[in-house]
Amino acid sequence: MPRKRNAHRSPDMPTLADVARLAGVSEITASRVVRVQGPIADSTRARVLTAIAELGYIPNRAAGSLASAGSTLMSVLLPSLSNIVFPDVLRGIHTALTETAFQPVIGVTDYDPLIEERILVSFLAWQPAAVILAGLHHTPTARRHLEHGRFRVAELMDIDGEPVDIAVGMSHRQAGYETGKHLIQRGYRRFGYARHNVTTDDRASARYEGLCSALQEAGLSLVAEHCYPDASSTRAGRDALAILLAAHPDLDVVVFPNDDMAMGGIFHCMHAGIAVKEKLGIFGFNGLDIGQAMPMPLSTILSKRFLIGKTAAEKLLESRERPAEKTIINTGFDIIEGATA
Amino acid sequence: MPRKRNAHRSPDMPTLADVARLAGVSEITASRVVRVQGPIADSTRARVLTAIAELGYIPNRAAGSLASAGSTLMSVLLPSLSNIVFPDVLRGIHTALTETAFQPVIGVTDYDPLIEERILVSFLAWQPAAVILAGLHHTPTARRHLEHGRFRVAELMDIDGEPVDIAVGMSHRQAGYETGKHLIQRGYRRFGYARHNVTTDDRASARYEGLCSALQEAGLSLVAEHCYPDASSTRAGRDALAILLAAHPDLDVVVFPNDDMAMGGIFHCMHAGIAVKEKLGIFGFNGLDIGQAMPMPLSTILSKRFLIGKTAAEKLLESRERPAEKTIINTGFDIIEGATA
DNA sequence: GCCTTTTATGGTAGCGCTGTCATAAATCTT
DNA sequence: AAGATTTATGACAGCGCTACCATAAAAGGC
Repeated sequence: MPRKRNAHRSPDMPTLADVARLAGVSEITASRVVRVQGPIADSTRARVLTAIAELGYIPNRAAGSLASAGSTLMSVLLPSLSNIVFPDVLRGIHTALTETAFQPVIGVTDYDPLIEERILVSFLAWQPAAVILAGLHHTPTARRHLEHGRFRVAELMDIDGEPVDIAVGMSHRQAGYETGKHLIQRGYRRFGYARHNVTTDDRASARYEGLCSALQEAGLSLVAEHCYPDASSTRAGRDALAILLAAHPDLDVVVFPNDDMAMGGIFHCMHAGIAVKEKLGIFGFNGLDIGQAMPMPLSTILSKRFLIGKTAAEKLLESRERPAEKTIINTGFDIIEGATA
Repeated sequence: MPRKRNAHRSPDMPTLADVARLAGVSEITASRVVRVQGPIADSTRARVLTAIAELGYIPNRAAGSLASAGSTLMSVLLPSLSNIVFPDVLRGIHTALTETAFQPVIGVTDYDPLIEERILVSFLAWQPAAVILAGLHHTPTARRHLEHGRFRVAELMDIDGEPVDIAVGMSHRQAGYETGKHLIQRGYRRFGYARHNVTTDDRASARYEGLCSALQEAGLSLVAEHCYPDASSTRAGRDALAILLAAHPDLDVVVFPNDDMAMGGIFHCMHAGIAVKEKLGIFGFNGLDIGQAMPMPLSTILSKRFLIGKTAAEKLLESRERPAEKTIINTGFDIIEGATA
């Protein structure tokens, strides 16, 4: 007689079989009630629901996933959690997933495609219903997995390229370009740029290139740039601007890769007594709430991060199967004129 | 003869059995190699590893979880993602989990215990190895699940209470109290408080109470308070301070529930030409980077969010079994004197 | 009333992996 | 050298659920 093998589980952990027995139905019927799937008589459903409540039954998703070869997990791979940008995206995703059975599993790649690949593979072990990641640039191995997997894929933030399945975001190259055009039109001529050390932030690079090409079209070029030897932060922007101005006091505008750093730039100006806008224009990117609450609202570009996350998750839920057509959704961006450039 | 039932899975999805066959070993041996568990001869390990690489084998975690009645998932329930505080905590958790097999599954409760309960139950369906949540206050049902589950539990942020298993955080009541003591010692007497509308933010309430009791000890009390009718934001702080001062121009210090709102307060002062610190003290909570990068660094309390997340996850990994003793880890807090109070 | 369709339910066989026990070979004791 | 221990491997059942098929009863069509 085979020995019972439940030494490793709680003795009082009810299974579907227990529910079915108590309700006087078969397991499969109880399963249908739990999954709200297939035709069930109202009276039967009520009995099963009562049994579930009585036993405190919690379905075992591992068993469900195994049997159905699919899960309700959605893998989310984000480059960073250090500023509010990706939490905003995650919030959008989470909002779309509320009231659905799907749950986000998150991983942080540190802007490193190899880490992204490693985390992706470990996530695939859960047979996720969908994978969400940032950008269109992945390792060849990652790309292969994404293309051949039995799950939907959304690539967020960026739309300058060929997506695997769905891309939701904006053109960062264009954002950079429009930044340049806007500032030139406002009379700025001597441009500085303050970057940070994350060289794999493809979106920041695209904006930089867009800016440069706008300058070039106008017969201008960057007068100076400085790369802060650390990750992006307000402090980084403040210090970077100080260094830039020390070497090039004649700059009349400085563009920052994001609002955090741009705020730091403004703080430097306040500290050094430099008249922002009149003496030196400051331009950011993201349109963070805090920059707009300043007495002198930051001139910047509003990226629609929450919308990107929410739209992507909603699109993914529309169909379980990957359609023949790739989808690109441009959420666009708004120039916020502000008062600093 | 039973029909093959693989219509629902990719034909080219290799299983452990395929790996074992190719390596010329049994399934269980291949399994041991994958899990790095039990004694394996070097030559055998090499053969299995080769087979895995050749086939591009990805383990099926659903099957693994089912068979072993446990998963490598760690459920993380956070109240909000709207400011950087909880992403910081999440970053700490993620840092501790890197290089381990564990993966965080996140849920957002919106500071609502009922939503927390609902998400908790749906997470338990994955038989997580651990559950991380914020605060010590949960619904009775949630608490029951947490107490009886076969997983570790960490309650973050707050330590004023009885944890289920591990609590990591600081005393918010004490933080509020110290804030009051500090400001009184600096000569402030006419206190204002600007709150936001999230009444279920227990930590903010505890700080408020602590502040009040410090005032009371000194024979003082809050002169005025204003509740901004929306969630916390920089804009909320700015507007709330304007309203407070309109009604009570004689306040000499205003305490905010967090740095975001305090920054808004400073922005109002800048806009209205009020000399911060001399004319009106401003005090926040959290010690955000941006507040410290201002020309006039924000006076605030540094909460150690990253450390809390990291410490909690590390503690959870120490032992799979819940120990008899409950653990409380006080990560403390630092008063940042700053230049605004 | 006979046939088709729809509705409601159940039997059975796995999904891919790991716990448990068993076994054989290698190494260590005394 | 005989026994005790450690190391390396395998057979097998079953984790809890759902896909697949089958069946029976009820409803609809002409």
